[in-house]
Amino acid sequence: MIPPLRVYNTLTREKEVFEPLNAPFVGMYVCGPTVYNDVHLGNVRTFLSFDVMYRYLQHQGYKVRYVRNITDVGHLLDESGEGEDKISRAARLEQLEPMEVVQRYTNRFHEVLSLFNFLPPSIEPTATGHILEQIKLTKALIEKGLAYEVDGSVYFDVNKYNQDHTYGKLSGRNVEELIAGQRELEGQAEKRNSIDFALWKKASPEHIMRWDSPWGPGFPGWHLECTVMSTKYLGERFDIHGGGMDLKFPHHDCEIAQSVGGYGQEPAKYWLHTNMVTINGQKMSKSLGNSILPSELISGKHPLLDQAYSPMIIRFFMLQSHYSSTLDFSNEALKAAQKGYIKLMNGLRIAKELEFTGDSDSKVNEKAQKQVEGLCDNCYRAMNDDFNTAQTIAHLFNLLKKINSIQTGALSPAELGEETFGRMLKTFLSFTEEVLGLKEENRVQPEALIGALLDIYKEAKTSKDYDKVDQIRSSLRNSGIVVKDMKDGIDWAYEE
RNA sequence: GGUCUCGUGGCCGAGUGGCUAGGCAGAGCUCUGCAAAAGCUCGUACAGCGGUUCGAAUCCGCUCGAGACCUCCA
Repeated sequence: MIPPLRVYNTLTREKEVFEPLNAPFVGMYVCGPTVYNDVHLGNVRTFLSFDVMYRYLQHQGYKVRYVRNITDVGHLLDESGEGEDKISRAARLEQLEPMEVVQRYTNRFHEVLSLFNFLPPSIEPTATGHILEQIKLTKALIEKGLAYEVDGSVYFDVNKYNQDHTYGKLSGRNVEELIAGQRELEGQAEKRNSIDFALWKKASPEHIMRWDSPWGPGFPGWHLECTVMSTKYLGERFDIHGGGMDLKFPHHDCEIAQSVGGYGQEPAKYWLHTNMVTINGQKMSKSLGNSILPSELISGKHPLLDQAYSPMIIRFFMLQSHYSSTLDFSNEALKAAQKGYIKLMNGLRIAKELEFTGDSDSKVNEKAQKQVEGLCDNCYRAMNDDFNTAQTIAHLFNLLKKINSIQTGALSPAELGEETFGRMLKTFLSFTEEVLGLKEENRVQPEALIGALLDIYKEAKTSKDYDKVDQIRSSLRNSGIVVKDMKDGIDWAYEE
């Protein structure tokens, strides 16, 4: 028996059996990027982890609504004083409209994700598209006495909330310690308490991103957009809420406070957090300036890299570790991943071509059959164990050995029996392509192949081997290519 | 300072009380005109010290080391 899917829930700090609130429907919300600059590999890893979860849940027959937002307003540079909005700042520095900044980096974000073969989410809402909802929730929180207005800004009253609830339960903080540990930051005079966070910020006269509100022109605070958008599309209570570890506090704890305060219940049943990508043992982050961009990895142009790595190599590399572990980037590790990836892709090609050939008198090899069946089960076991892609890949490599053995003739399809043989191929293919989202990348240059063929063509012509000449010409023609014999050389063209 | 995580063979990286992780690199063998691919076999690891246990990499304690969060970050 294969145990059911279990996931590690940050909220309970335990692996729990995954039971959707309304099976077969699953609601999954993942905090997307703030689009003020390019996403780096750490960001990619997070979205990759959830892409695979999305894929696997669908593979298991769930009807998943996957919501991943774009934060395009409200993310402040810091919570102190005149915390400038990140988008506004980028707009000022790049001399663009804020929405131009948003569009530019949203486009690039999408380009990166499609490069890495991510499935698009079901809904990709934006913060600026949900200002009304954010105002509404802010009003509700004020009415309940959980938020207060000061000079056009509105703050969430953490102390008040904490009287009846536990602020910080997700990340395991307690309010007293937080207050004690807070540095005295300038410009926090408006807040009743340093740990209160902004729901709505007054826009200074020069601030470009501004909306009218009951408290005057302003813009919504970070945290609020996720609460509003997740509940709008998934309901006040939904199944999975995900994001990077570094969002646990304060972002996700604030979301919980807003939901509990505003709607009377916690938003998500399961909170899933992905771990960080490190480089030389240190967290890759925008603020530390040690990030590697996907484009730099793909081009190989980065001081830490000594060659280029394709998107699928990176995807494979990342899936070789569990999403809850830190993952360290290094050339050596990437090179090893490249070889492993190619090995798997060679197997994919073979698996697609293999067909069952059974003769009635060949006997079933029960040991091999049992092994293969076990490996197929193990793929599900591994994914059911908190989406353990690393283990899944290990099992796929073991299946690959059987597939390769069949191709070389060391093992015959009949020895497995038609059913097991079919299951082996189906499992291998569906896990590699559908679940892990790995695909073959074109690694050969067609021009070089044509060139090699034309060299042989030329030789055949010189030695007047016209049978071979005709053969080459016709096989190229089958691919839509005509050979051009010219006075002083040979060239080719697409057939018109 | 507070909270927490991690330390696995040459490298990366799963596992988390007894049962082969896997990839890369290395050694040997099979196949092969040569070569490659592929298959088979091999290394026998779990930071250190102590404890619990019939048995621990896995549980507990201590020590050392690395890192994360507590301020923006996926």
